[in-house]
Amino acid sequence: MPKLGLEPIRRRQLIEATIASIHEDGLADTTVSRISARAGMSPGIVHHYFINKDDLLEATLRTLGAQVREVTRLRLGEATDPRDRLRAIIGSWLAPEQLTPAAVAAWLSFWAQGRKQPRLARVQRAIICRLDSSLRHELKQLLPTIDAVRVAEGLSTLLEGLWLRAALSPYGLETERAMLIAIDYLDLQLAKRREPQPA
Amino acid sequence: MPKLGLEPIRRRQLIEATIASIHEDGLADTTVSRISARAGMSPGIVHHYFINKDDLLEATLRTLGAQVREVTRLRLGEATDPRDRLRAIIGSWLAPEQLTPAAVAAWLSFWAQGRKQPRLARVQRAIICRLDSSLRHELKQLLPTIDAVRVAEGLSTLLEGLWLRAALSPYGLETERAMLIAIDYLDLQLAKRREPQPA
Amino acid sequence: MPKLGLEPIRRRQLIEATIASIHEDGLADTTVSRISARAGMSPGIVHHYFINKDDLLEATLRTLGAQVREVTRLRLGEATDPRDRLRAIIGSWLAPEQLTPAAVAAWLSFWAQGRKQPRLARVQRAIICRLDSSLRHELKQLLPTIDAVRVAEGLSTLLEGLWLRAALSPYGLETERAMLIAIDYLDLQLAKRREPQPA
Amino acid sequence: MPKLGLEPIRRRQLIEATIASIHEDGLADTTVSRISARAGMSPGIVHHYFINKDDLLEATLRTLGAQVREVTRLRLGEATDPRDRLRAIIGSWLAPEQLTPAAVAAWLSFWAQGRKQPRLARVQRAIICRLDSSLRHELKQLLPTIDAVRVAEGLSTLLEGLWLRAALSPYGLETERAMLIAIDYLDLQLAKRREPQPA
DNA sequence: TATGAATGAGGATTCATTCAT
DNA sequence: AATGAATGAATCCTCATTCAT
Repeated sequence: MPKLGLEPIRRRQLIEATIASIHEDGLADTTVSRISARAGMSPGIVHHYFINKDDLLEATLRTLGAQVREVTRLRLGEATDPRDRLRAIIGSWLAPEQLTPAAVAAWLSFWAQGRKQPRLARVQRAIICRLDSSLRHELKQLLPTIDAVRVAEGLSTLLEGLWLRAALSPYGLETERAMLIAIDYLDLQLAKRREPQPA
Repeated sequence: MPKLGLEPIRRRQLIEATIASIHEDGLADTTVSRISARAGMSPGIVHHYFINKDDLLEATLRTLGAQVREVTRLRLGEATDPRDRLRAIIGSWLAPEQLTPAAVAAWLSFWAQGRKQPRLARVQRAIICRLDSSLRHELKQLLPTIDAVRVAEGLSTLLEGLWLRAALSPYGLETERAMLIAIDYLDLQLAKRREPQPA
Repeated sequence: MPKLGLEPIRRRQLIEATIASIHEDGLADTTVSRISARAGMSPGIVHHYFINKDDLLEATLRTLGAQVREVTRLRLGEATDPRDRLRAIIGSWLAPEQLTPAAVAAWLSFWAQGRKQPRLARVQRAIICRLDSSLRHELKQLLPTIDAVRVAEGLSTLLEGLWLRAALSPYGLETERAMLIAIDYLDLQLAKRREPQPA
Repeated sequence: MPKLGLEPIRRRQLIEATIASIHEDGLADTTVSRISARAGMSPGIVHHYFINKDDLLEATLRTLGAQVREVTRLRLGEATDPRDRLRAIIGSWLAPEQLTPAAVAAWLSFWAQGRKQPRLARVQRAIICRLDSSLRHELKQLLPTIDAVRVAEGLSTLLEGLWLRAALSPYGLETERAMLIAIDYLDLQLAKRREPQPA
């Protein structure tokens, strides 16, 4: 009799082992054997729960995306003012809660790999599009559309740059400093509109 | 006697083949065989000019770094005003001349890989430090030190974010749009200081 | 669940294939592929049961040593008189039972290789020391210590010389002739003591 | 204009480099490149003076054989009495003058390799036959033929055993101790005949 | 004569995947 | 559901040999 409800647990464990392995061993040394060993399973079992290694990697990236989405959803729930909502979005992307060094390392690895793996690339694009569009949606309530689009793009680019830095730094993301830079950018862009520069 | 002076040419060819392979095949599929085939050589010759594959990859990253440095040097030569010099630095990092899609793809791959390869990591840190410190140097002539440091950090983060976007986009870096975002950030930061916001 | 208890069998098969390959192909042409082919397995499986090729070679040498030890132990069990025990030791080292031409070829190859492979060298030294010390132990009961040491050294050297000859000869060790030479040496040395030469 | 008489010098240098490399690197790591580097030449030149690597190895073994032969010839020139001539032969094979640790290591490597290389094997057999036959020739003047043959075989086997030990010992051949063992064997065998054991 | 660049086959080793149990 | 033995292709690297210079 198969144990009921085991599948999601096993999948979750393997995905977490994958993230840990990418962080500690590097993507190149993240083999099926290592992942399964880390998850306390046998190498063969991976192909019970995932079609193949690529499928596991894709599921891992999707999981990372879902985590960010969930954090964002929670934080947005508490904010009504567009400004607060923007801060909430930024805060979600820079929060240390779930965006651990391991997760950041995995993100970066996938980004680098993604160009050549269409399925990974699609997931990435979806995640970034979602960020852009939620920033744009809030900004449009504060700025003319043309500016909103530009500022949204700048802001999300800045967020990605901060992640890149975080991945390279041995200490992970220094949330406070990162927030300072991102919020400063946002405030400046909003202030420019409200307080137009003198002729 | 064999042909003289061939070594730098062969090394250059192999490095270019490496960049091309990372761009088109992805770093994971960039094998010694593929690199040599792309360079029109036999697999064995690679180890005549480089100690091993890692040595070739490191040389490739160094070459990318040297190219950015050279472009920056040339552009800075034409600028005297700190503002112009800052634009020159930004322009160098976003210029399409040598920073081809292939080069950007290679950068990103190295960044992702670098965490686990100390030698690559060292080269990366040196390149980023150089960018930060040249931005800081110019900004200090326009802003108080404390702001200069912060703006330099924000600006270089933004530049890296733009590169990341470029690597993900299938069309490479759209220089004009990227310049707009970066210069806008710089101008805003400088304007804030000169035109302090009313109380 | 995969077959249990297969590991010692597979290891044994691979070790025997190694000995056969050293004998028939020579150590230089004893590749992992040839060994595995000879054992009827795939090349990859070797690294499932041994860390690497050197580990397999070391295990092979250890196995050869263990075989000689076992033969010696059996033969010594039947002898009580020191003279008989010495003959038993000599007989074990020259017996055709397990010391096949293949085994002798392997021994010699390891001796030649050993100088540069510390782990192999250690195993070799242990085997030779054991021979020397068991000869010495028996001889001390028949001769003054100083002579026992010298005769033990001479005898074990003679045994090794006989092995060397065996390895070079295309027909392997001619046990009878070898025994004649070795026993003659032993008898002479013992007789000398008992029947001192006249002044 | 080719330098005259250079060929034998170059050949000699390469052979000596080969012996040194077998001693210090081991036969397995004795590559054409290493040999030529050791001889201060380029890798390609080896094939000017030797057909291929095997040819160089064979020439090396022949040279080692010729050296022993030459030492023996010189020592035999000073001896007339059969006993002295036997001591001279033994002394030649155990002399430290030309039989350096490097030479001994090379001998052993060739012995191990030889089984599978017919040309090497032929040279080896010739060298050993020569030793056997010169020992036999002298012994026949002191012993009945049947004993002379046996003692010659025992003596040459003992000499080879001593070489084997020398090759394994990190300090090379301890000539004095080796001479003691070999001469003792010879004296005993001769004494037995002259002083027949009492009934 | 002599160089060392170049080749390409062959080495050990790793790994995703399959499959009998 | 789960194991881990087994496969075989692919990887990096080494090396004897050739050859243009």
